[in-house]
Amino acid sequence: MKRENSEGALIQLRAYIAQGEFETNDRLPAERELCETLGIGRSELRKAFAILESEGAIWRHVGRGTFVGNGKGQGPDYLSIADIAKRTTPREVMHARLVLEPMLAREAAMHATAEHVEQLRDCCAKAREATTWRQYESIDNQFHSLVTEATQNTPLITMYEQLNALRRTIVWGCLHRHTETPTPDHHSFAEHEAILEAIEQRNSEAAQIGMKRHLQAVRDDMFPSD
Amino acid sequence: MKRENSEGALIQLRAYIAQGEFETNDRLPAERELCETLGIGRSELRKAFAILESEGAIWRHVGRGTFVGNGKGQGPDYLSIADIAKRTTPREVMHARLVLEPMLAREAAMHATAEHVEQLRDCCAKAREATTWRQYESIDNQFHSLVTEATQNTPLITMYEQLNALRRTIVWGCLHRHTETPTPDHHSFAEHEAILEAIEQRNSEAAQIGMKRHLQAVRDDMFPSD
DNA sequence: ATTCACACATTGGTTGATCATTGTCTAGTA
DNA sequence: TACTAGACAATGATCAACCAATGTGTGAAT
Repeated sequence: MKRENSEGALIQLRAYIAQGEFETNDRLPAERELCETLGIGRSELRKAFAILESEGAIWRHVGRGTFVGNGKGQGPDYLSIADIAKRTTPREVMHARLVLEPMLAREAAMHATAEHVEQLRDCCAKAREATTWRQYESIDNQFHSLVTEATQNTPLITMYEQLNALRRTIVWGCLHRHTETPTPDHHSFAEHEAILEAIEQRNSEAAQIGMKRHLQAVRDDMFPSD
Repeated sequence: MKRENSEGALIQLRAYIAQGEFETNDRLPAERELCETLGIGRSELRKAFAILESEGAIWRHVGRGTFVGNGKGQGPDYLSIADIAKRTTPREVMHARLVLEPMLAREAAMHATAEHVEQLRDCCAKAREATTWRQYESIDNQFHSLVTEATQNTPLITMYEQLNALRRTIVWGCLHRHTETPTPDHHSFAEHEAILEAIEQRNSEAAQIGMKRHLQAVRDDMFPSD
């Protein structure tokens, strides 16, 4: 019964609040009293409270007490990347990128600022200097993120981030390549620069097509059968 | 400068870990040292650590130290719709729909099963029978969800769900209309049916354009200034 | 030279005292 | 009686000291 330390207090506290039938904004017992009731130390109790507070399940104030927050807060307010990852495949994620990202490039061509273009240019330059696949992957990822940021649309940016997080979760470690180091004539370099040029010239159609071609090439690298 | 208490330490700590370029399982400075570096009390630091630990972003052990967990934890594993909602606007959400959903309709035309088409047809029929705007909104929402499901691509579906949740959070209660009840000649009916027809005929281009026209009309209803 | 045992320093965890804030009760005044 | 000011108690937050677990180095024994 010594294993209940790390998370036991949290579980115990959650159960207490749930079965205690507290309504929203009801006050619950003081810390010193509650930690005695639950038979745990005050630091354990406060640690559990800190987590519940970060979740919005409770709120507290000095001199007043601790109160239960909006009960719905623990609901489906968020999407867990890990849970989504269990229900999809690398192929699906690649396909989703092929659907979403060309449209992001199109939007970027219409909304990018001069500063965005400058950052993209820097990114393309650094890509050619990459000496390891690890470096290249990082810079490639940065390029796509910058294109997305250039759309200046928060919902689109968060959707891309979700897709990106999903990709990293799923293909975590599947980064083996045919060659040891990136070669200067790798198709991605020219493709990235074509996208950059299209964005710079405000040519949304070319940006969309450029991104589509690039991702099709990436897909063909990943799944040579196609 | 006293407001940085409740969450400031957590944000500060997240930033420190992020820009410190720590790899997975890297050890970070001891608590006593770190709280001096960050200029916060140890209890604040430990409170922030407790939250990061509950998210899986770090793990720690007595006598050994505190270590960064799976790198994906630094942006928490989930995206909170409420947090995103704070940083966006109805216009941005509408714009994002206009970017994403036409592509979803295009995909749906290529991947929908006969069953999907059947459900879409039912949905269109029920829409014309709606007697209140509340009912119509529900059925309209169902139509768009069905189109998304027809893509049969899990990442795309979850991205649409995220955008949909965002829309409901933001425009929560802004559903006033010019007329009291839906009229049979409302433009959406014909537009939905055009999309359905395009999907049924596997005409991806027409499905994409149909969805784009439909959402442009919806946008013009919401923001008559355009 | 190798190995093992033990002392010691480091680290996260815990505890109790104290601080700062809030609510309440009470004595005093009009 | 009505009302206000101040004392007092309760509460969450913070801090310093201490505890237990862990890693490391040191020196004696082989």
